[in-house]
Amino acid sequence: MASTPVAAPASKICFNSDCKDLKSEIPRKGWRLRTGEFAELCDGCASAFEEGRFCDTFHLNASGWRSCASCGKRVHCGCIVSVHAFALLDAGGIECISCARKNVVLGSSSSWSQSLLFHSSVPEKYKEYSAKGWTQLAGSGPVPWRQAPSLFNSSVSQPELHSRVPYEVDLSTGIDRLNACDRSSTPSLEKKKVEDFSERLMNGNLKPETRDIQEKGNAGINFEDQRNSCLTKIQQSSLKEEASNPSFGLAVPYTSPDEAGQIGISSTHLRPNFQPSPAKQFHIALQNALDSSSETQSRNGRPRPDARGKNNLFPRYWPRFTDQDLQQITGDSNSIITPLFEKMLSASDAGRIGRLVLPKKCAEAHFPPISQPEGLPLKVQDSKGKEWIFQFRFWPNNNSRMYVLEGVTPCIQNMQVQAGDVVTFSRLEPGGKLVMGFRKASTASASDQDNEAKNINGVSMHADAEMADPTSWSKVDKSGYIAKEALGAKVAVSRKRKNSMLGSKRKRLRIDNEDLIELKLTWEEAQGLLRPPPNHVASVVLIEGFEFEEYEDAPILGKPTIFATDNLGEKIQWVQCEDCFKWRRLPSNVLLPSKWTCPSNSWDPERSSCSATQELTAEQLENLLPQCNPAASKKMKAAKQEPENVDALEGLDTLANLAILEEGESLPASSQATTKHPRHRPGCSCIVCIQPPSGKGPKHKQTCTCNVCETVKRRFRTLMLRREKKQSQKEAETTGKKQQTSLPDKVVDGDPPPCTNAENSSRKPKKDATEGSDDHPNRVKSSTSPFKGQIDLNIQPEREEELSPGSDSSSMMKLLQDATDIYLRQQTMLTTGGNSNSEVTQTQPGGGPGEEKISNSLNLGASHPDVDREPSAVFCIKTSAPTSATG
DNA sequence: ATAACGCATGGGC
DNA sequence: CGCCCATGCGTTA
Repeated sequence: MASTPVAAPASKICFNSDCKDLKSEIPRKGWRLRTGEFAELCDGCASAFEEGRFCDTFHLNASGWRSCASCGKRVHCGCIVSVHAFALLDAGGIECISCARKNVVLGSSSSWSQSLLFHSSVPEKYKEYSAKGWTQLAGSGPVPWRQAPSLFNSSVSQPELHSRVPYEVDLSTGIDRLNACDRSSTPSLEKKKVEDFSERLMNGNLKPETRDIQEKGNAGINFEDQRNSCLTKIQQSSLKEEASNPSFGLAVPYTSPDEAGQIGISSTHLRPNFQPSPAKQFHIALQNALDSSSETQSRNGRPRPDARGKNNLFPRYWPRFTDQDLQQITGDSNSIITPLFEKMLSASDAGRIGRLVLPKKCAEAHFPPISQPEGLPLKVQDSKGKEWIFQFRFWPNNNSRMYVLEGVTPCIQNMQVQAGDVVTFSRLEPGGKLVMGFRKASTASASDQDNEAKNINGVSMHADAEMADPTSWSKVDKSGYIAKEALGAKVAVSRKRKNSMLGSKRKRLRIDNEDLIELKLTWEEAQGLLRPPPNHVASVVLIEGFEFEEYEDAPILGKPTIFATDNLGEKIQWVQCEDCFKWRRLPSNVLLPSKWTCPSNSWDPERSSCSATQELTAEQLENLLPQCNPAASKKMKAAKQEPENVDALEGLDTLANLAILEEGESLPASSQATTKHPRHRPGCSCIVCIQPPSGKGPKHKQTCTCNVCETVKRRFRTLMLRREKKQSQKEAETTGKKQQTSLPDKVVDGDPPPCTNAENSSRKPKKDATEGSDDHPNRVKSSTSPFKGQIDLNIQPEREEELSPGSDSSSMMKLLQDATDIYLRQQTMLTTGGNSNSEVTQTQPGGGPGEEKISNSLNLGASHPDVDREPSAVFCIKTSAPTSATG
């Protein structure tokens, strides 16, 4: 305060034109003017300002009062004093800063376009200045501000200074900020204060002006969020304090001349005379940095219809510097750092190519403008102070540009960062140096990221790593696939994605734990949807006295229903109408299409219309439906109250479970007390349904010749033959590398014990004996993992091959297959650790190959030594799966 | 053959 | 539907 008041308040009279009192000897500081100075006020006005009553006191009759779009509070939007108290909404109108923050926090990138706020175009005259840091500057800068003049010129009694051209002020502001750094450290402007102030402002009573706020934008996007990323030490230290400090208008902390250009201006755009607290400023700076990118392209601050979204940088690029990061960059100097953006290194970025793809907006916003693809050499300093020169250039891409930093390899290596790690870019003031820092994935905020990074590394490069944390992977894979499959989504796509993820693309593909859970649920849902194919009569085979149902087609996705027993002990099922959501009772043996509505209720004419009442009471329904998740229950309709119901559901899940089991751990052990085939219905006692989960029951030896084993073997053989036949045809065409030969042999070689194989050893020991033998139908199925070759009860070998991707059944199969593949992959990795991985790996690649191999292995015959590794792996997995899941 | 360079492709948002 | 961008791929050195 005491310092030098520059601008306006030269006189001895209170800066508040509505006041005229004399300032005290030591004038008190009020809001920051666009000149960077602070209004010097008399005690009374200063108090009013500090207490947030200023506008209420002096601007009550001024125009510019509006209501917060969210809470309705009155906020004065017409003067420099209150500039920070509100945020302009993209859609028009304003929101008090509190609501704005909340919204931002909650909805992140939603409707707030920070752009306007931070539009930081620098006036020509200042370009030089702002560009200072760059070798060449071209005006990448910010966009001129325009708009809102009406808003801000309003009747505020401020001297002309206030209404003056924003940038001038800004500029000075920027400078001022720099100088004010130290001051800022003082608690003067505290965020809290500011907030309070705003709050008060909002409580204003005046009517809003009709004037339209032309600009749209928002003011504070996640201040909170960015808090951590402060730049300067000072700032950092002050930030916290600020939180508790009340002074409202002190100096702005950081901002260098450059920044001034951007930050200062930008922030002022919307709020010309705004005097943010240090903290706030900081945030703004960040935002600015982020947004400016967009600004760059918009040449002016005009409200752009498309401002939303496009202009905002993706959150992933928001700088989230931690104190450590800052420290790392600034060292112990007193430099001020302005975080610009950050980016998680992709495999490409960290690869040998030495090209770091820059987010377009970030590049355009923070790097010097380039008009030629060749770009410019850019000097960047790393956190250790070492300077690197990268070529900042772009490639025309479609109608856009793709910006890259070339020659980053040495730097990347020097920093020892790799894909998954985050590199940060910031500007160091004074000097405007571009500083590149980094944050290892391991220290990255999100734990999942960590995992990912690790996984990535591990997966792509070190099998070991994967072994270290196989869980996450398998889960992801499984879930992902399954979910998609279940949903009938693009399996193929997911698969590709997945693969790439393994390699390096995980960034976009990340799935955190929560997602995993969801996916699992989806899996379960999918299971609940499995139905035998329509119009297919099961051929029943008796094996050891048990019925074995066979279908000529793969299961289909049907309408989930809830099986129950009515009062008379009759088995029934409840199905929910797609249209009216009412539950209708149907015979238990009815198979429904995936979409079912009341009019289709031929079993109960009285309730064959949506208008008919539901005979199930809410309470009954509640008992039937899963309790945990109403939504889910609605979706799934699978009920789990009664044991019977559970069984039924589980039965439906069998197929899916098998696949899951194969994959390993993920499946909640929940699903099985016994193994049931997809067509399982309450009361079904076929051999499949009475089977304990794989791995749990008695095992058949490979040499077992019981009916079950024989049958299974026979079927596999048939399947295999067909497969081979088909395959050979395909191969003839494609000439792929055949896995059969290589794999099987290898497997055999590597693992003396027939089925057992390496995999077993690595994961589930039990399996071994099994494969061939213990396999009960179920196991067989599961083992079939290849799904194509599956002997699934619901599928006939012959048909399997023909499954078309398009059909539900086929997709299911595919799903399973995918899952299997994934599993195998994982296994491979694991195995790799101790065995030869190549083989396994090969298997996976081609869907075709994989299948074949599988089939081979499947051969239940299984027990054949020639079985491929995968098959064995599959078996093992399956078998063990339960085990693993269980224990 | 290999690396570098640039453009093209395609999935995600 | 268009933009962004990670990566692939063809060409060139």
